[in-house]
Amino acid sequence: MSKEVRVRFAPSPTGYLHIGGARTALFNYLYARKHKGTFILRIEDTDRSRSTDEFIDAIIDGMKWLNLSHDEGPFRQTDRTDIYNKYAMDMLEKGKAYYCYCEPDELEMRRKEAIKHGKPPKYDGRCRDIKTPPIGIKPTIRFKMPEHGQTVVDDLIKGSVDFDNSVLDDFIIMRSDGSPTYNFVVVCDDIDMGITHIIRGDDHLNNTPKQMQIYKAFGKAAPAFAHLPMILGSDKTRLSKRHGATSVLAYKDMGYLPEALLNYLVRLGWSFGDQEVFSIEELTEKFSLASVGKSSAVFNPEKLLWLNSEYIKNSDPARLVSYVKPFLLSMKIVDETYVFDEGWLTQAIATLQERSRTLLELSNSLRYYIADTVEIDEKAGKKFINQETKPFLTAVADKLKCVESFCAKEIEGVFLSLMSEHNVALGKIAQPVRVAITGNTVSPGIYEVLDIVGKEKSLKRLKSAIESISNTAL
RNA sequence: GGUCCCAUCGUCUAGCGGUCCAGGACAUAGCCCUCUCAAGGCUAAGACACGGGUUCGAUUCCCGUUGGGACUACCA
Repeated sequence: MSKEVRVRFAPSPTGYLHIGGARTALFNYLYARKHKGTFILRIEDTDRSRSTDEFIDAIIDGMKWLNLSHDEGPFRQTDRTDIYNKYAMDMLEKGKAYYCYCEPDELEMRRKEAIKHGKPPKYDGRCRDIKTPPIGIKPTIRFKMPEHGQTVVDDLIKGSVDFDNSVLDDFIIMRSDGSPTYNFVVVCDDIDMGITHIIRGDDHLNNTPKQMQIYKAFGKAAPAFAHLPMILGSDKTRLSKRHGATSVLAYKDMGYLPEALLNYLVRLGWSFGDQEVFSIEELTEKFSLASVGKSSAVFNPEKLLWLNSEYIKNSDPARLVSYVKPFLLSMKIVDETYVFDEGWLTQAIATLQERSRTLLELSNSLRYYIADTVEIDEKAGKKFINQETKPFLTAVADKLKCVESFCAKEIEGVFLSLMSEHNVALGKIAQPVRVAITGNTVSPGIYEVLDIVGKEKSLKRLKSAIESISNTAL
């Protein structure tokens, strides 16, 4: 039996949790759950100038919303500096690293020079065997990279990838201020935390041989690697702010369900035959790295929207109630004093589910159920609230007034009898009523709408529509 | 520039040498259903980047070309 699976998601808090990061987190999460392993959250904040606590919170909030719960952490690298110091000293003692006294601007100059001459801008290793260190310079520590041979990454997704060690350079592992750099900490932490599988974006593939050399220098076996293809924007460049919302929480605000986003994300790169819709339980069972593709994927908001509508349509309306409430508040459809009638709201939502693609759309439609009065759209009013439709509106109002149990079934009876009395199609009567009740030409079935709006409000709205006709006629 | 990765409909993808004049999904168009809008049903259009091999046979294997992407920092 192989040892316990331990994976980690290691974002750097230099921004919000974005779409790409969320997918990486998801794949790690699924892999851990599938193998009954451990999912660790680690915050890579060694870049002190760009990392903020605000972003750390945003990342954690994002993961919470998506329900990607971690088993250990969150660990912060800035809390672990003594560990890295110890590891760095170990490197130095083993002769696998050395102090470098070259200064940043001087390095920068040499790099530019090298590029100008068409040479690889690689550190030349001039401090490797320095005898007399210059005085007054705080040194960095560089890793002594083997100059010959090959490093091969046996990637679970990309296959075997070879790198000549000669193209790898003596990169800095400790800055002159004593803080460690990414390619070093990542290895220290992964060793320290017993990580068995590194699942991350393939933008890290080129870093992998460097990291593998660090493992080797420590005398440790490297974990398994799985490099996920990137997610690109519609112009096939790396996904960024230019492509609209990239923060996962922005999708929350736009009325997406977390499981819809997750379902969308998992299908970017991973597939299971022709299946498109997966519950999270299904995913933890069916997910496998073997069926992750190699090529990058373009983020397609249209398909996400479709999936979201699928999830809304198939949700238990009672569950949607709690999702919808914050929207009703923020959209000012209700205020803080409003008392929710859960049963009624559930019924109202049930009529709107299959015609709402987002919770935002759904909440917006709820407006005409909840409000005291509606404002009639000008165009709709002109077309359906006029002298010609007035008799129907009046007749509907009169009949509805007499309905004792005001329910869809009874209301249907009213419309049916009116249809035969006036010998007209339902549309002739329903459309004007719809406009009078909802203010617009689009809504669920008219019987349900009247039922949910209720007798009192319905009659009031009909009356006000009829009156508006009389007024314009004058 | 160097190194590395990638390449099937507009997009996400199935395909792991014959089952493919390439299947599904989103989007698009048309029709049906219908009190409006949706939902649903049916149909249409739409792809193996190119060139060489290997093979009896390539979407599938190999090599180039082209195109895209990543990395190349005292960022992660």
